[in-house]
Amino acid sequence: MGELESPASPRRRSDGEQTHTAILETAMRIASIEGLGSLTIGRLAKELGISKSGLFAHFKSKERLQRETIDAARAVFEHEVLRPGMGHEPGLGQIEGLCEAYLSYVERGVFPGGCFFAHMLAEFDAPEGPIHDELEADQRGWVGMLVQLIETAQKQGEIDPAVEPRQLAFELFAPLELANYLFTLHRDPSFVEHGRQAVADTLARVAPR
Amino acid sequence: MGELESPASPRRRSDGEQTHTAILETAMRIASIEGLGSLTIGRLAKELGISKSGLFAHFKSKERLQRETIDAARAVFEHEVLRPGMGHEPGLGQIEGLCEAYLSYVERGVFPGGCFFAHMLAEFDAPEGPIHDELEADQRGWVGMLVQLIETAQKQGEIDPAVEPRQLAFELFAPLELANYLFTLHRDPSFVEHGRQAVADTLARVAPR
DNA sequence: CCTACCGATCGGTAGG
DNA sequence: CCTACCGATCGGTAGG
Repeated sequence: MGELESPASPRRRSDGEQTHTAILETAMRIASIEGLGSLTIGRLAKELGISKSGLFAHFKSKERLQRETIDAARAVFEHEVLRPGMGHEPGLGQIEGLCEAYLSYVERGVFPGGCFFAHMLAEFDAPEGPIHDELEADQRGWVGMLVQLIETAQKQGEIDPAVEPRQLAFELFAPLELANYLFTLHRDPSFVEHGRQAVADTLARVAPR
Repeated sequence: MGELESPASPRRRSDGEQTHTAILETAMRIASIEGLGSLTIGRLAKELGISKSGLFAHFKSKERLQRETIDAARAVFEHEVLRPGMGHEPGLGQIEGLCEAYLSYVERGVFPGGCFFAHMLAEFDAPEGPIHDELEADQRGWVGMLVQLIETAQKQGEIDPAVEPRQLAFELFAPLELANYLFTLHRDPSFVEHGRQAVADTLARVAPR
C-alpha cells in the first residue's frame, strides 16, 4: 500500500502517521487469525520492533486500538467487497456481484485468517460490550443491504416476487460464511467453489416463473 | 445432571470426580461464549470457589484442560444432536433429523454461547497446533457422515441421483451454521426459523424428479 | 517515539 | 484439595 514516496513531496506523511498505519495493518492480520482477544500491546510492539509504551502512545487504551483495528478492517472490506460488488447493474447484478466479490476476497486471502468480520462474529457473540454492539450493527447493515437489493430485483422482475426477501438474504449469506470458515480451516479452494455453486443454485431456484 | 444421590450408595462418586465434572461444565460454558483462549485457570478457579493450584492439580497442564473441555463438549454434542438426529429412518429421515436436532440444540441454548464447535471453528482456524488438527478432524467427520447419508438417500430414491453429495452436504450445513451465529449474535429466534426454511427449500429442490 | 516502572494476572511448581 | 511462591506478560502511567 503505497511503498513508493516522492522524496521532494512538500507535505509528506509524517513518520508517526506511517507507524500508525503499520500498526493497524499488523493488528488486522493478527486479529483475523487469532481474534481481537489475542491482540496484545506487547506482542504487537515486538512484532513491529518498537517499544510497548511507544505503541501504546498511539492509542491511549486497548479499546481504542481494538476500535481502530475494526475501523481499518471495515475500510478494507468496503474496498475489496462492497465497492466491486456494488459496481454492477442495480438489483440482481449487484446481488451476484457482491456474492462473487465476497468469495473472491476470501479466496485471495485478503486477510490471512479469513474474513475479518466472520471471525469477529464468533468472538463477540456474547451480548455485552460496545464492540459487540458495533459489530452487530455492521451485521444488520449488511443483511439489510442485501434485503434491499432483493426487493429491487423483485421490482425489476429478476426475482420471483413471491419470495420472502429476508429468507433469501439468509440463504445467500449462509454459503458465503460457510465457504469462508471451511476454506480457512481446511485451506481447500473447493469450499469456495461449493459456495459459488450454492449461490447459483439458490438464485436459479428464485428466478421468476 | 444428577443432583440427587443415594446417600447409602456403597461406591458413590468421589468428591474429586464431582469437582472434575463441575470444572468441565463451567469450562464448556465459558468456552462456548468467549472461546478456549479466555478459559484461564485463575478465572475458572474463582468462579468455582476453589484455589488455582487445586484446580490445576486436576489437569496438570492448560492444554489438557482444553482437551478435556473439548471432549466433554463432544459428548454433549453427541447426546443432544447426533443421537436424536440419527434415531430416524436411514437416509433422508436421518438427514432431516440431524438438521432439526442441530437447530433445536441451538435454539434451546444447550451452550449459552451457541454451538461449541462453531465457536471453536472460528477460533482455531489457523492451521497450527494439535487442537486445530483435532477440530478439523471432527469437522471432516461430520461433513463425511452427512455425505454418506446423502448417498444412502440417493440409493433409496429419496434424493435425485444427479445431485453431487458433497455440494448438497455443503448447502445443508451452511444454513445450520449461519442460524447458529445469527441467533447467538442477535438473540432472535427468527434466524433459527430461517435455517429450518432453508433446509426445507434445499431438500425440496433435490427431490427425485 | 524512549526507559523505567506499577499492580494484576498468567501458567506452572514445591511441598504438604 | 491447600498456601506460598516463581518468572513472564498483561494494560497502563510517569516523565522525558
